[in-house]
Amino acid sequence: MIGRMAQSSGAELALLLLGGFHSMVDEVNVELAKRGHDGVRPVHEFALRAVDAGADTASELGRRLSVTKQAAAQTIAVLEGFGYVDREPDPSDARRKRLRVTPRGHELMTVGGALFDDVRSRWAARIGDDQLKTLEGHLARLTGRRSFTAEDLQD
Amino acid sequence: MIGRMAQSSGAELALLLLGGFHSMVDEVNVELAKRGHDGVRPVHEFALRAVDAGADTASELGRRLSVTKQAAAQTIAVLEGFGYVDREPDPSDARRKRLRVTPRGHELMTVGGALFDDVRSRWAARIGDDQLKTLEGHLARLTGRRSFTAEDLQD
DNA sequence: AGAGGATGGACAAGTGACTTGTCTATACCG
DNA sequence: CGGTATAGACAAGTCACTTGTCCATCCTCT
Repeated sequence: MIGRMAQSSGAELALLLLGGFHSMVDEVNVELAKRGHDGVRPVHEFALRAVDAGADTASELGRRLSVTKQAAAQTIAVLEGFGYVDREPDPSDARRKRLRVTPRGHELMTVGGALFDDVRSRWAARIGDDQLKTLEGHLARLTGRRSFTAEDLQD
Repeated sequence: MIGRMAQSSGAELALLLLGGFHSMVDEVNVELAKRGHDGVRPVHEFALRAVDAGADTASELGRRLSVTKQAAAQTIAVLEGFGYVDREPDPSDARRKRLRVTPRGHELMTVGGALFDDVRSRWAARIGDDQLKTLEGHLARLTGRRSFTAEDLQD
């Protein structure tokens, strides 16, 4: 149906990429809810990973996620409400509130990561692990990410 | 020290897919704005393609885009405001308002499609056309290619 | 030291793309 | 016919953002 409709293989490719993302995320969300992390959304998990990777202030998180610091602050407020992060004043800079991932936050990261990995390995089983790795390598290159050093959320 | 980042290749794959989508869409949007289609968003263009492909009522559009008919109706209102579609009563069913893509709407589809194709061919130039085709094939298979199939149940 | 600018964060309001819920008008089916 | 499904309108709420404004604090430069 897409093919009949799109008349543009470029537009179709875009849809395929978005569809792939949704496909993974929806599945993970369902499982996460079953495991006591109800209400958490993909953006929260990715933000949490960024915090854990060193984005320990709202402004810095905003920069890494390419959103405004206000948007980041709102995400943090949600994360704090769920108990995934906490905030404490920075002794060396009174303007800052330093963010830390709580144990529950680390648990979400672990469980969420495992669920994402699970989807990924089912994909690998379907098209072959080497093929999936090639696909990832191409995407990394095309989107300007370095392939598996995972620097994407930093900077 | 990149070090400790995603810890989940599955989560990274999801990010890669989303990044790929955004990468294409952002580029297309910038060019579209320069060509007199300011304010138009990717969802609008995809919706327009669905209308053109035969989703000629709000309810049907909702089904194809996997959103509620109310959401589809809102998108249509925007599209109508921009002059990309118009609506007329269906003589054979007084409940329906039939949607038609206007000439300006067709122009958007043409220009937008060309811009998406342009991004796609730059990608093909970077990784090879055969590689890109393989990537598309895999994604189509993995996502079940059902973005716009009409069997999404809702009200 | 002290002015001026940059930065971090809070608060307020607005937006866009959705959702649920409710309602009416019309169509189709037994 | 009458019951039910469907198309669409309207209202209100949600969520992840955005702009804009403000203040406290830090940093730099002369």
